[in-house]
Amino acid sequence: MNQPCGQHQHPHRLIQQPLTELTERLRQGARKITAPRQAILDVLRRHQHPLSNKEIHAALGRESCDLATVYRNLHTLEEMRLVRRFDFGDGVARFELLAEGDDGHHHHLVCRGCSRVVEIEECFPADVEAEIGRRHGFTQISHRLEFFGLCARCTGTPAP
Amino acid sequence: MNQPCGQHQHPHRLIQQPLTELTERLRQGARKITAPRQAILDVLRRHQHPLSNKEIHAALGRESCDLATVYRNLHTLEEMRLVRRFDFGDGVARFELLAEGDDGHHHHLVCRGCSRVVEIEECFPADVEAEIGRRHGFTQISHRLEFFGLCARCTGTPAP
DNA sequence: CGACGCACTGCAATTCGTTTGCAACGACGG
DNA sequence: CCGTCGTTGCAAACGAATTGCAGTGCGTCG
Repeated sequence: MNQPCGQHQHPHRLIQQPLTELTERLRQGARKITAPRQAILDVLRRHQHPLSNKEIHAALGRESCDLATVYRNLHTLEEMRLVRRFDFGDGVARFELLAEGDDGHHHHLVCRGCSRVVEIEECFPADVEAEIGRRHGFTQISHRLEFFGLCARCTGTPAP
Repeated sequence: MNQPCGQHQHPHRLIQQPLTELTERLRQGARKITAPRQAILDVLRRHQHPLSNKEIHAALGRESCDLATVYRNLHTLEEMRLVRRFDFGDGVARFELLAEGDDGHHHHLVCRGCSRVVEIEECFPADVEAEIGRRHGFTQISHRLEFFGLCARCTGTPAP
C-alpha cells in the first residue's frame, strides 16, 4: 500500500553480529554453509529491522538465489533461532536477526502510513498474563502484541 | 492442524441480538436486506465466537450462497461496524458480531491445540500506549494483542 | 402497484504469499 | 578425492482473498 522508508530505530540489543559468528552457529546446527545462506544472513545483518521474504530476496545483489530458497532458509533459520518471525497482520511474514541467547521477545510500533518500524521495549505485564492463563486453565501462555499508528512524517500528509 | 471444539466462553457483552435489530441496522446504512446477508448475520448470531469466512459459508444451510458473497458481505458488515475482524496469525480472518455502540475492543486467548477461543477482558494499559506513541512521535495509536496457550483439555493429550 | 436503477449475486478467473515435488548440484565428513 | 545427503532452482500447486462480468432482485419513486 505504501513504500517502505528504510528508517528505523533500535535502542538496544542489536550489536552488529559478525558474519563469521552467524555461520559458526549454522555449523553448530549441522547445517551446510551455502552461498544463499550466507547472503541472506548478510542482508539481515545489514538491515536491522523486520524484512519480508521478498525484501530479502530483492536485497540479495549478485548473490541472488531463488525466492523459494529464501522461504526455505528462513524456515530453517527460524527453527535454529537465528531469526525471529514477526507478523504485522498484513499477510506477509517478516524476519529479524536474533542475537545468540536472545529470545527476541519484543514488540513493534508500525506506521500505518509508511510502514516505518520502531522497536518497543514495553511488554504486556507477565503477572497479568499468568493470571489470565490460570483463570482459564491454560498453560504455556505466550502473546503477540504490535502497535500501529501514524508517524510524525505521515501525520501531516495523509496521502491525497 | 486441529479440529475446532466449538466450546468457548463469553463472559459479558454478547446478549443475543434479535435478527430484526441487525437487519434494521443494515437498513439504516442504506444497505439492501438480501437473503445471503440475513443468513450470514444469523450464523454469526448463533455462533458467538470468531468464525472464518469458510466456517460461516459452511454453516449456511439451505440458505447457502457463494463463498465470494460471504467475503464481500463481511467486508461490508465490517465497514458498517456490524462485525469485527480478528487475526490469530494463522492467515485466516475471523469475525464476531458486534453489539450496537460496542467498539468490540477486546482480546482473545487461543488454544494452540484445539483452537478453542476465550474472550479476554484485560487490555494493554492505555497510558503506557499513549506514552509509547508520544515518545516516538506517533499518533492515533492502536494495538493488536492476542494470547496463545494450551487449554486444560489439550494439556494432557498433546496429540500423538 | 408496477417499473426502473443500481446494489447485489453467482461464477470463474486472477492475485498474492507461500509451499512442495523433483532432478541436479555441491558442501563436507571420511 | 569420493560419496552422501542436505540444499538448490525451477515450475507447479496451494489456500485465502479479490475481482470482472453478466444477470438478478431489493427498494424507491412515480
